[in-house]
Amino acid sequence: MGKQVLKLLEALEQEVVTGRLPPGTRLDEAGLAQRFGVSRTPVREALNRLAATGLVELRPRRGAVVAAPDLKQLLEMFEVMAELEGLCGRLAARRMSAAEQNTLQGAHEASHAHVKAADSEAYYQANVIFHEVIYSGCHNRYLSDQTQALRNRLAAYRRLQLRKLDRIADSFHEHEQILEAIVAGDGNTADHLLQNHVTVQSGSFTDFVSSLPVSAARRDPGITSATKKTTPGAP
Amino acid sequence: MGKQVLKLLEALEQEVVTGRLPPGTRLDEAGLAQRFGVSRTPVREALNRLAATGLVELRPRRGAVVAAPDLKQLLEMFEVMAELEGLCGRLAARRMSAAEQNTLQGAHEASHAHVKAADSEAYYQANVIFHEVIYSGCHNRYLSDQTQALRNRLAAYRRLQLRKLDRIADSFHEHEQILEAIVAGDGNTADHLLQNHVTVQSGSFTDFVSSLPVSAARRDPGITSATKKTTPGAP
DNA sequence: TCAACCCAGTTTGTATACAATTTTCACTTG
DNA sequence: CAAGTGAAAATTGTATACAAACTGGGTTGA
Repeated sequence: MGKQVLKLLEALEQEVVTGRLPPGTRLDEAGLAQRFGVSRTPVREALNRLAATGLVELRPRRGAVVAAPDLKQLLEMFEVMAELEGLCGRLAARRMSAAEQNTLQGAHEASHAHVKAADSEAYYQANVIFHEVIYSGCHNRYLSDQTQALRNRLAAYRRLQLRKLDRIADSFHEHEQILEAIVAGDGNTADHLLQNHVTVQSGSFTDFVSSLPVSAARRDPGITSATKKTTPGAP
Repeated sequence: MGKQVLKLLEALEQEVVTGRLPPGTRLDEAGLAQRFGVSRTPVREALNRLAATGLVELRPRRGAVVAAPDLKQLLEMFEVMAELEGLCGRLAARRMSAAEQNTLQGAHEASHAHVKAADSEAYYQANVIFHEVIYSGCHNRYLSDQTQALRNRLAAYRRLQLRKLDRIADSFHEHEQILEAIVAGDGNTADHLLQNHVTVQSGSFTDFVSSLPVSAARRDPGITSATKKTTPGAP
C-alpha cells in the first residue's frame, strides 16, 4: 500500500465524513482514477479499505457507493457507539494521569469560548478534541481506535446535531459533568453520562432522527456521481 | 470483488483462525497467487480485506504477515471483547423471543453431550454456536457483526483455552448461568456473567496468558512462509 | 399498449507488464 | 575475521490490457 492509496484514502474519507460526498453517491473507479491522476489499481485498493470501515458499500460487479445506512442501521450503530464511548470514559476515569486530566480540562475550557461566540463549526472541532482526549485516556489503543473509527463513520450524521445552538449549550454542560466525573475517578458516572451524551437521550434525539437527510431513507434514484461530469463535445 | 477474492478470503481466514498459518507467517503475494492458481491482483485484494479486520498486518513495501499481536494488544482486545459480549447478552436478555430462547437452550443442551464425552473439539464448535445465538439475539446486526469479527480475530488464542478439560466443565457451567439470566430477562446479570466468561476471570486467565504461543511475544526471526517451498532442481 | 428480449456501451474483475524499493549476499577492506 | 559496501535478485506498488458481467435503450411480438 503506497502513497497513492494513502492520498486517496485521506481525500475520500474526508469528503465522505464532511458530507461533500453524500450517502448514496456513486464512486466509479475510472472517474476517481482520472480525477486523482492515478490508475484504477490504487483506487480499487482505497475503495476496499473504505469498505472495510463501512464508509462505502461495495456491491459485487455493481460498483461502490458512499454507504447510506437506513434509520435502523443508524440506531444500531449509535447504540454501540454509546457503549464504546461509555467504556472509554469508565476506563479513562480510572486510568488517566494527572497530566492527561489537565489536557482534558484544557480542551473543555477551550470549547467554552466557542459556545459563547455561538460558533458551531469551531465548537464541533473542539468537541472532537475533547472526546479524542478521553479516547486516548482509556489507555487501550484497540478500544480507542475502534471508537474513533465508529465516530468517524457516524460523523456525517452527528454533525447535523450540533448545528442547533441550544444543543451546543447542552453539550457543553454535559462535558462539564463528564469532566468532573473523570477527574473524580468515578468511572460509573462517566460511563452513564457519556452514554447519554452520545445517544442524546437528553432531549433532542427525536429532533436528530427527524433531521436525518433523505438519503438515509434509502433513496435509490437520484444518485449523483463523485466525478465531475465532462460535457461531451457537440456532434 | 469477485469469486476469486471470496475464495481466497475464505481459505486464508480459515487458515489463520485455525492456526494453520501461525501469527508472524509471511504472506507473499506471488506465492499465494501461484498456490491458489490466480494472479496477484485478487491476492492483494484479499490481503487488504484481511488487514482491515486485523487478521493480517500490512507493512508498506515490506509485505503482509499474519497479525502477531503482543500480550498488551491481546489484553486490550479481550477487554473490548468482554464488553461487547456483555452488551450482546444484556440486549439479548431484553429482546430475545421465546423461540430464540428455545434455540439457545437447545444449543446449550447439545453441548452437554460433548462435555460428558470430553470431546474438546466438538465442545469448541458447540460453544461457538451458543455464543452466536446470543449475538443474533441482541437484535442489533451491527453489534453482532462487530462482536463476531472480534471473536474471530481472537479465535486463534481463545482456542488454546478450551483445550484444557477442566476449563470446558467450567465453561459449560457458566453457560448454564448465562442461559438462566437471559431466559429470566435479567440483562444486568447476563452482562456480568458474560464479561467474566470471556475474560476468564473465573480462574484460568493466568493459565491462558502463560499458555500463549511464543509468536505473540514478537518473535521476529524464524518466520515461516505460507507458500510451500518447491525444492529447486539440482544443478 | 406493454412486456420480453436482444444487442451495444459501460463498468467491474482479473491478468500481465513495468517501475520503484527493499532484501540478500558476495566481495572488499580495515 | 568482522563489518561495511554495492550490485543483483526478489518483492511490492502502479499502470495497462483484456475478459466478463451489468445497464439501458430500442425493437419485436403478442
